[in-house]
Amino acid sequence: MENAPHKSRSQLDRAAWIEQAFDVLAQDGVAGLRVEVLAKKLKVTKGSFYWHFKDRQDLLDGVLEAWRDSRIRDIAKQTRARPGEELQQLYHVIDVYSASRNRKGMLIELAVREWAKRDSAVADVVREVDSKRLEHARNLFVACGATTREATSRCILLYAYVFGISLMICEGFSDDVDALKADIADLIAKARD
Amino acid sequence: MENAPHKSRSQLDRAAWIEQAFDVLAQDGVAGLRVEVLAKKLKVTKGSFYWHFKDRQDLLDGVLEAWRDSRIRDIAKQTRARPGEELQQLYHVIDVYSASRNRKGMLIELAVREWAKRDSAVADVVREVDSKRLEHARNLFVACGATTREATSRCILLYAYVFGISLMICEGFSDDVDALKADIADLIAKARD
DNA sequence: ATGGTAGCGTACGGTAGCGTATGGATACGT
DNA sequence: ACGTATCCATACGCTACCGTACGCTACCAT
Repeated sequence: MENAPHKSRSQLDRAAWIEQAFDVLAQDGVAGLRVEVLAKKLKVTKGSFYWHFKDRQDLLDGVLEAWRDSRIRDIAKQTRARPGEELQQLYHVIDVYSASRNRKGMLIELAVREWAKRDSAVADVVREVDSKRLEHARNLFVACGATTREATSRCILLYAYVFGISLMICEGFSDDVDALKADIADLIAKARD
Repeated sequence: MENAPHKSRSQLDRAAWIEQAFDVLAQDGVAGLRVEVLAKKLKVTKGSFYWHFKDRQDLLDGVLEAWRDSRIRDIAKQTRARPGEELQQLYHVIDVYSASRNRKGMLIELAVREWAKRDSAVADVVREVDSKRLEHARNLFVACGATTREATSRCILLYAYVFGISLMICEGFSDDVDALKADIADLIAKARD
């Protein structure tokens, strides 16, 4: 009966550690992902950690896998559109990723991509996620009437923009931020006549 | 006569440490910028380091200042155009920043921006650099005939794209990478009729 | 009740890195 | 030649981590 989770449990499991790890990841990046730091935040000692995880790398693997799974679920959700509403959905994707809301999610996204620069296993996962994202977004563009070639360049521009803009600090460069964001979204998504 | 540099010197100065620091910064990010690691790479001990620098933060300050200065010099160089050649210059900027060439420079750029997420002093410098970059690029767009509003959105899209694309891993998503890059550059820079 | 196990605490050794103290070497001026 | 300043090496203490060994407790089935 080991698949039946015990009741009335204030104890931790891998998921709890990984959840906390995402908080730290967003704040301090992978470099801040330390066993004893996490333990302190969870108000236990690392004795607990080494019960649930073989070592620190085991945690990192778990975090990476959890990120991959959640991203793939999210892609399916964000890029599904009813016929005729594909363009609207593309604007929605641009808006959702825009950094102000969903700040933590973008910080995690950036942390993972920085991590990928120094760990080829992470790079493989990022490659997979990017591939799926681009594929789905490209399909939306094609459904809007773009050629495959144009859809390809536009979907890459879309994701490069949302990641890149969250790296920049351009407060005060425009007085009407909403109009600015709308203009940029048009540059990315609006078909040329 | 302390401003006259001594001849026949194989000794180190702050500039040599900072130069080496940029190498490490590109490879491992700020987290990898350790005193004893740099010393090993320079084949000296940290006794030398603490002669030239007060502490590790003093090095980080020096690195940040050097980055700021080099970026500001670069902006002036990259965004100066002869009248009538502004559009060509914009395409040149997009091309120069495209990640394949100038790989180290982009890695440093990303490392500094990640650093800025956790250090407000760094964020201030990034803000300053972004401000100048956007201002110059916007002027180029305006010189190409864009309105101020359109120039603003296009120059932000430009830089967000070049930073964002270097975070993505989309090898194999297109069979003709050169054509793809050209298409994206057109989306960013080409005026709509 | 009792042995077993899951979950965690405690204690320890080891490494990496920071900063300091201090000594040694080399070059330079006088 | 001698003192002085510059530049670096060595040695040390300290902290933050990692991973391991082992002990303790609460709960489970029999």
